[in-house]
Amino acid sequence: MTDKNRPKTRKDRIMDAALRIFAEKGFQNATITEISKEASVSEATIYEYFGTKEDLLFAIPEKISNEVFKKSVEVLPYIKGVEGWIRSILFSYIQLYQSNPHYSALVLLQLMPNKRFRQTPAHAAIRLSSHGLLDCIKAGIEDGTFKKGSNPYLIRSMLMGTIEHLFIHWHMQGMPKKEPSIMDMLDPLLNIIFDGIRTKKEESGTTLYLKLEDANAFGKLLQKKGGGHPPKRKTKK
Amino acid sequence: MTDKNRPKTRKDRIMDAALRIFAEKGFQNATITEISKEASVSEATIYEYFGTKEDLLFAIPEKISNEVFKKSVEVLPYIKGVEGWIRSILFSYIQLYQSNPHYSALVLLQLMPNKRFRQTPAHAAIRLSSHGLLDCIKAGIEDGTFKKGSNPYLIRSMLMGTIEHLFIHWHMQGMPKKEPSIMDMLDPLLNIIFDGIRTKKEESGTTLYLKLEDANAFGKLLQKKGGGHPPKRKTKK
Amino acid sequence: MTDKNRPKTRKDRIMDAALRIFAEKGFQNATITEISKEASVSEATIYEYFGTKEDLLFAIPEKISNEVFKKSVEVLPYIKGVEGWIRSILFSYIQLYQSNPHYSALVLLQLMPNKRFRQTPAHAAIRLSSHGLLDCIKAGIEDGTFKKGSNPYLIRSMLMGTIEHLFIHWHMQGMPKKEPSIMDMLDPLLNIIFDGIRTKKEESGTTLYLKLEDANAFGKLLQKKGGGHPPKRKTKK
Amino acid sequence: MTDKNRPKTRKDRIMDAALRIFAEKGFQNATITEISKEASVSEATIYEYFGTKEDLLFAIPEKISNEVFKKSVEVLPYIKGVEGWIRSILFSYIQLYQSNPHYSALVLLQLMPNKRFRQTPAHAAIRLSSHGLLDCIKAGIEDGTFKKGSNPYLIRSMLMGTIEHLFIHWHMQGMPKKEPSIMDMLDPLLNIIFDGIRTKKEESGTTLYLKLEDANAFGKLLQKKGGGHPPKRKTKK
DNA sequence: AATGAATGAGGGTTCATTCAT
DNA sequence: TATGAATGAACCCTCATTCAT
Repeated sequence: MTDKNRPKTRKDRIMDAALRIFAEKGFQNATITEISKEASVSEATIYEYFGTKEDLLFAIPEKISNEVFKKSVEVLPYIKGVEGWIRSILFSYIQLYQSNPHYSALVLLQLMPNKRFRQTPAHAAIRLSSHGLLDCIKAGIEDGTFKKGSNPYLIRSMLMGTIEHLFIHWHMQGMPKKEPSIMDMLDPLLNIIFDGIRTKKEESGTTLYLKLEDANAFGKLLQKKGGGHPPKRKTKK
Repeated sequence: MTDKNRPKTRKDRIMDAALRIFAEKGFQNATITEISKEASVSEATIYEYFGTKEDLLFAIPEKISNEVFKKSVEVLPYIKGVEGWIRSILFSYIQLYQSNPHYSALVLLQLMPNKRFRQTPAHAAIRLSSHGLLDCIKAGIEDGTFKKGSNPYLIRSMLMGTIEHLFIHWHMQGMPKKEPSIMDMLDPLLNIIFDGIRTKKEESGTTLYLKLEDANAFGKLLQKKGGGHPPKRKTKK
Repeated sequence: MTDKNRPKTRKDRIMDAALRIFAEKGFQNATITEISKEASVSEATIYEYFGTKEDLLFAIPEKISNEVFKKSVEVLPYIKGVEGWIRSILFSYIQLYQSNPHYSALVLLQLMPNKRFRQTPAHAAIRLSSHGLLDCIKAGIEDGTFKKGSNPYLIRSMLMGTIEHLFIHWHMQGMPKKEPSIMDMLDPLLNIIFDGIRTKKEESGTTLYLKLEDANAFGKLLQKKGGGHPPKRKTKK
Repeated sequence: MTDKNRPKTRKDRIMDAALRIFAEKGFQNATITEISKEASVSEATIYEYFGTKEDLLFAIPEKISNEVFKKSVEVLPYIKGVEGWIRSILFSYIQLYQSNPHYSALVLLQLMPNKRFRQTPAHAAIRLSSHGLLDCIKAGIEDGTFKKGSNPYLIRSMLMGTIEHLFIHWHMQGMPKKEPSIMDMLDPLLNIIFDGIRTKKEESGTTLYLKLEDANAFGKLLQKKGGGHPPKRKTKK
């Protein structure tokens, strides 16, 4: 984030305007003219900085995802346990999307359907973050936190899909103030999923048979990794 | 579905062509000219049947969702237990989306971001189906299948969000043949979620018990809600 | 005029609808579709009767002017004096235009600017009538009613121009109910013009004299031209 | 009027081309493509200057009437007597229409029938001028030049209607060179009308007196109204 | 670096008209 | 005779993009 005291550069003004307008009207319905007016620059100036309308579109998430997702990686060392890591990553996501609704609308509604977006540095950043999440899940399976046999891709889709779905619908309803907020739903979401995939260590008797597989093989693997209990979250509020 | 022997009507040819082209190139990049060529009709003929390019867009899901979702409701009475109902609804979704990839691309990538789509009969059909799913979840909470205190909206978002996420990414990767298919992921998905939200009465004989529930115990519980029929939605207008 | 008891023929229904719609929306903004709906026939039927949209336009005044102007000629023999004849012709005009506002709007606002209208039988009828008026004026000059040296073309333009101007402005104001009506202005108009061009034999008792003329003097003068008959037009072509 | 030496601006070139083409083919039959070619600009450039084809149409008389009618008001102080004022106003009209036949064709044949034209600044200018004429006539009635009881609206319609009629027919005949020209008809027209409405003070020695009036008597009468200045119009807003 | 001015390229839409039935 | 269905042919207008200044 650049110096907050300095007046915004032309480039930033353009990107801010573009973010707002792309998010509100959609990429195709937004016009360079409108963006240039909102940014108080001439249309030609936009082309000085961005070769193409689509380049401008792609430049926005590139800047933001670089800023944000890297930070989310930085905090991981401070957190213990896969479940904590996963929670931390998703927390970043939700915070980003919630604090910057234009950005989430842009990414979820305008960029996801755009095929060329996948070849973009911005998308690479998102993939990276998404890949990090996958790695956490895989680690959780390996270390016995999660059941052996769990499909980590499915789990990632459940996590990301749920969050994106919540945001998409929030946007489609016109972003109402809501209780509970999407952030409030993070822990319930994780509880359900973790409950569904967590290895139940002392399922005295009963679950035994079914769980057995889960309980054995994984147990050993995990002992190597040091018994890694996920840090308990106190459900807030 | 009309007589399969008869040659397709012009109107159907237009909608088929439009579905394919809208799905592949996006609504804005598709041109009436191209659709008319693909459908072997003149451009003017398209305007005979559909007043507007957008009308044509919206006409496609209207036809399909009416056909499909009604059928998915019809089978519910044959199924016992909330979990079965939920599985059945999601099965319909996935089958529709998987067997008609153009359609799922259209709905998930073109229509969802379109604000006007929400005021469309087609969207109403989708909402109806989505509301049915919610009712099933609520019924499950009420009858004790699922934990009291579960947030049914969150659960719905998890189910739908996961499925949509899987499809969106499948599309964005160019719809590769994959093992496991998305349909293959339905049961794992349900297992995780149901495991996470199911009331654990006595933890024993689990897997067997699961099947038992479907067949017997849940049936009884549900009879309280009216003889095992799917929860009635009050048709809203 | 066809039998008033019989239901209108298709052709008449089409022409009635066209008159109304052409007059209200203008020729170019009227559509065959709209006319066909108003007339309760198919579009193709219109082309059975009228080869072209413009043919339909031109057919309307042809029918009406044939009906009306011939009648206006028939009454001339019953009237004495050029001034009476002139008044009678103009009276017909105003009556036609006033009693059939759609028709006057059509002729004055749609047809006059149309160059091809001049080659039309309908226009020929109008020219005929206009020529009759000119003949009357010329007769008046010849027989001494009007000053020698008067320009009959100018006088005709004054008469017709004034009336058309009044109607055009009436239409452009949305045809308000007005006092005095345009018909009420006929005599003031004629008074001014006749006053301006009448031979002043002895300048005294003017206004009184005016009334006398109408009744007597002019009658005699005109008898020179053949017993009070309106001037013959050589039917051209 | 801008520097005559400089090459015409694009905007002027467009308006010139449009005037010619609208006048010759009519508004609806003229195409932007043709105008753009005639003006040697691209079609898009036309839309830079004029938002709409109709805007372009309306821009033409706005420019011209502002230029011309204001000038016609400026000369009034130099002229003595209502009759002189009236003559002067009509002289301007005829001169404008005669020297710029495209313009008169446009106004009389294309714009008059256009309902939206009435809400246009250009039409307001025309109305203003027309209202000035009416004021002169009213002044003439008030100061005794014209007969009490004359209908000033009728008189205005006679003056304007005659002139417009003459021009319309001149256009419809293909604008032939003619003797007498329409300008030549101004004085005969005024003679007839003024003769018809002028107060005949002492009906003897008349015609002689008429000439005298022009030169002297009227001057005195008009001085009552404030030194021979043209009647003030209350600028309406 | 910034822009005012200009435009190429194309898209959606309209409608008079036709023709097989 | 009457028409439902189909379309060819345009036209207006938009806008991303360029370039001389």
